[in-house]
Amino acid sequence: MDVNGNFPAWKKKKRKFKIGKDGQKIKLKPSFPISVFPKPAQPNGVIRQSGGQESNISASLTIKKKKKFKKNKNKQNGIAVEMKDEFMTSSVQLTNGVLTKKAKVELKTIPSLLRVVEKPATPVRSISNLFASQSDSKVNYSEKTVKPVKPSLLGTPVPSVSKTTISKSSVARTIAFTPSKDNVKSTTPSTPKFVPNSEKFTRPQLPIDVVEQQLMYELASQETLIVIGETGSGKSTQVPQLCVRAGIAEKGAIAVTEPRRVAAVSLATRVAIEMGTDIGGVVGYHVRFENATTHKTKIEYMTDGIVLRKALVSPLLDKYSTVIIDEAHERSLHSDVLMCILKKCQEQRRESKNPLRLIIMSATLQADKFQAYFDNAKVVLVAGRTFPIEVFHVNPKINKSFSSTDYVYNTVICVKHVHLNEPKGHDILVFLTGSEEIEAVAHQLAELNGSLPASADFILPVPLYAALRPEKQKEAFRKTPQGARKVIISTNIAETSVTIPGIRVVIDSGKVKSKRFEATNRIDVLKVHNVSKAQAKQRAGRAGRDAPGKCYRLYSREDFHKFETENMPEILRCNLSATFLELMKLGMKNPHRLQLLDPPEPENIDAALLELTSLGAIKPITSDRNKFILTDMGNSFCMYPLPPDHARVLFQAQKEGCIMEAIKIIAAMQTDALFSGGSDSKSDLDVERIRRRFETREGDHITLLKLVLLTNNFFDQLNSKTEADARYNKSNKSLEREYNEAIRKFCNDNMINEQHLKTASMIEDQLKEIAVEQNVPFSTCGADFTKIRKSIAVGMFLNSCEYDRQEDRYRLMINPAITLKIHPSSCLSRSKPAYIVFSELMKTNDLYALQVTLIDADWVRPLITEHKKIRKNHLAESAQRIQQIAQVEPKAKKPKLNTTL
DNA sequence: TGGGGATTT
Repeated sequence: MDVNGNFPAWKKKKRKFKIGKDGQKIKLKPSFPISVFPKPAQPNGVIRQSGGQESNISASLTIKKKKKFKKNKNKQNGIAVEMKDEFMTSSVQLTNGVLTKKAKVELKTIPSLLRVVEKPATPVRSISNLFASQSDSKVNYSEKTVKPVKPSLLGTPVPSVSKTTISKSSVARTIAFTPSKDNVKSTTPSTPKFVPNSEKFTRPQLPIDVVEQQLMYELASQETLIVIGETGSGKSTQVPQLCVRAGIAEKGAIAVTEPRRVAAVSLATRVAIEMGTDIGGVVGYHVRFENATTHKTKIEYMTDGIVLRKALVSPLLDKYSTVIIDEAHERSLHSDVLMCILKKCQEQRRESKNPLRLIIMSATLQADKFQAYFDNAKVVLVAGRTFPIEVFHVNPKINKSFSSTDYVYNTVICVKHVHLNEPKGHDILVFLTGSEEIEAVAHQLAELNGSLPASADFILPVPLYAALRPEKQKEAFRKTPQGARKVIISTNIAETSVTIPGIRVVIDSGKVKSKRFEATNRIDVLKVHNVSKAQAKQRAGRAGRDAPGKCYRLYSREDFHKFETENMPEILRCNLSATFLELMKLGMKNPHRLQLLDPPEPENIDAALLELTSLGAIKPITSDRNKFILTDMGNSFCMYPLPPDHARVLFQAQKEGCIMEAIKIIAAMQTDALFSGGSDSKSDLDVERIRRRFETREGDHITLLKLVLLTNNFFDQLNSKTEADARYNKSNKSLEREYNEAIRKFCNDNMINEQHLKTASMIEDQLKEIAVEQNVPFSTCGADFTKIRKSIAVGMFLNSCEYDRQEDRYRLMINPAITLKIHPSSCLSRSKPAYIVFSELMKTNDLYALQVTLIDADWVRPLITEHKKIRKNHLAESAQRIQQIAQVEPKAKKPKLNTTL
C-alpha cells in the first residue's frame, strides 16, 4: 500500500482555553493526584481503571516527584508530602477444587509530612431540617466569590479553576456554577488549601472543592440533586464524603453505583485512604463475587447491577439513606433501570422516617434531561480538570483525495503524518472498530518502518481489544522503549474501560461497532456506526490525561456536526426480557406504563413480554390483559443472575435430572469464549487441532461441558498433588508458584482463557449456591447428554431451527421466513444436522447462529405450537392497546409501579 | 466455511 499520499490537511480547532489575561498561554499541569490503586489484577487481565478517576503512582514516581518538590521547596512554603507504597491485592485462589476469589486488602496509612494549612471548618448543617425551605437557611450565600486557587503540592501548578460565583440565585433552581473554558483566568498565587477531613491524609485541591459549600448546602436541603462534573472534578470521591460530613449517613449508608467493577473497587480504595480507614470500615465496596462491606460501612461503592439485585431482595433499599448514581451519562441499562426504580422508591419513602435521597452524577451536559426526569431537581456544576487538547479535523476541501469511508487507510496515513511531525516520545492512541481492522493496521504500520527516514523513530504498533489474550493486552501498558513510538490501535475499550499512560495524540476514525437488538426478529445486529459527539469528545480526552494533547479526527467538521449528540442508551438497543423480569419481581405490571428516561419502542416492549410469556415466566392478568404477573416459575427465574431463557434451561434440567451439568454449561455460557487463551507460538493449524479435540457431534454446548469437566478433573489432580507436596514441606511460595504455573500451562495447552475460566468457575459456584437455597435436588446425567440437550432445547426453544436442504440454510422454527447459517466457529457448521438450537443470533455480513446444539424436533414442537398461539393473542392485544392509547391520549394518569414497593 | 465493540448480576 502506498502511504505517501498527501492526505493530511487538517483543520485546527480553535483553541478554546488556557489563554491568560495578557494573551499569554497558560500551561496547565495538574498537581499529581495522590492515589493508591489496587495492583493491576483485573478480571480479564487488562489493567483497568475507572472512568475518570484513574491515577497511579508507583514508588519510582514518588521519588521523582520528591525531587521536584525539593526544587520548589521554597516557593511552596515548605510543604512536602511523602507517599508510601500502598497496595491491595486481589487474587484468585483454589480451595478444594473450587476457584475462589480472595481479596487481601492492605492499606497503610500515609504518613503525611504535609503541613496542613487549616481551613475554616465546613459548616455542617443539622439534618433536622432536611427538606427545609431555602429561606430557613441561615447560611449567607450572597455573592461570595471563591477565589481561584493555585495550590501546588510539589511545585507543579494546578490548573486554575475558573472564577466561581456562588450567588443567591444559585440557590434557586438554576445552574450555579458554569465552568467555562473561555473564562479561565490567570490566577494569583494563594495559600494552598487542604481539606482537613482526615488527620491521616491530606489530598490536593480538587475543582469540586470550589463548590463544596454549595454542595453541602444542597445535599442537606434537596431530595434529589444532579451533579454535573467533567473528568477530574473529583465528584466520584468527594460527594459521598460530603454526604457523610453533612451527617446524612447517620440515617443509613450511602450507596454509590458505578457501571464497572474496577471503578467501584478503586474509588472505594481511594476514599478509604482519604478518610483514613480500611476497606470494609467506613468505606467499602460490593461487586459480584466480592463484598467488602460490613455493618460499619457508611459509603458503599457498588456496581449498578448489584444495587439492582439488592433492590429485588429489599425493594425499598431502606438500608441506604442516599443512593448516588455515578456516570449516569453513560446510560447503562442498569443505571437507567435503577433511576426508574429509585424514583418510585423515593415516592414510597417520602413520608417515612427515612426518606431516600438521590444524587445523579453525570459528565456531559445532559442536565436538562435528568432535571426534567427528576421533577426539576437542582443542578450543581463542577469544573473538570484535564489538559487542553488541540482537535484537528480533515479538511476535504484542501485534500480532494480524502474519502471518509476508507478510514482504515486514512488511519495509516495519519499515523505516518503524526509520527513524522510530532515530537518523539509522544505515544499515539488510535480508535478503530474491530479486531480485523486493528490487526490489519498494526501489520501495515510495522511494514511502514521500512520506508521511514533514518532519523525517525521506530513505530511500535500495539493492538488492543477485549478478545485479545491478556498477556498481549498488557503490552499496551508497557513502557515505550527508547527510540520507538508506541501506537496503540484499539477498539472503544480504551474509551472508558482502560486508561493508558503516556498518550499524547489520539487518532479517531469516528467509527464504532455496536450491537443493536432487532426486537421483532430477536436478532442482534452488529454494525459499524459513526460515533456520537459525546463519544468523539471522550476519545479526544484520552490524549490529555498526562499532558496537553492533540486529537486528529479522520472526518470533516461538517461530518462531525451530523453525528448524534449522545450515545444511544443501552436500554434502547437490547433485549428487555431480563430487565422486565426483574421489574416484575418488583411489582411492575404494565411495562408500557414504565417511566424511563428514554422509553423503549413499544415493539421492543411487546417482544420482551412475548418472550417471557412463552417461557412461562409471566402471564397476563385475566381482568386486564395489558397487565402481567410473575408465575411461580418466573419467580424462581429471578433468583438466578441469568437471562430468562438460560434460567429456563436450569428449570428444565431439574426436571430432566441433569442440574449439575446444566449449571456447568450455563455458567460457561455467561463468559465470553473460553477458547481464546494460549500463547502466540501456536500456529493456526495447532489452534484448529486443539479445538477439534473438544469437538462433539452433539454440538457446542456439550463441547463446552466436556471442557469444563476436563478442567474440573485437572484441578482435582492438581489439588491432590499440591496437598501431597505440602506434606513434603515445600515452601508455600514455591508451591503457589508451581500451582499457578501448572494452571497456566494447562490453559495454554488447551487454548483456554484463564480469566474466563475462573469467571465461569465462580459463576458456577454462585449458581450452585442459589440452587441449594432453592432446594433444587442435586442430579446428574452422567454420560447421557441427551437429557442436557433436551433441557437446552426446551429452555431456548425460541431459537430452534430446521435445516432447509434446498436453500442450504436453517429456518427459524417460530418464524420460517428467517433463514440463517451456523457460524463456522461452531462444531456443527459442517455436519448440518436436521434440527438445532442456538444460544445467539448475530447479524454481521450474514445471519449467523452462535453456539449450536443438535436437538430432536419433538422436544420443541409442542412449545412452538403454544408459542404461536400466544403470539397470535399477543399481537391482537397490542393492536388493541395501540388503539386504546390513541383514544385516551394524552396521558391519562401518572404511571405507577403500584406494588410491594 | 467466516470473523465478534463494551459492560454487568
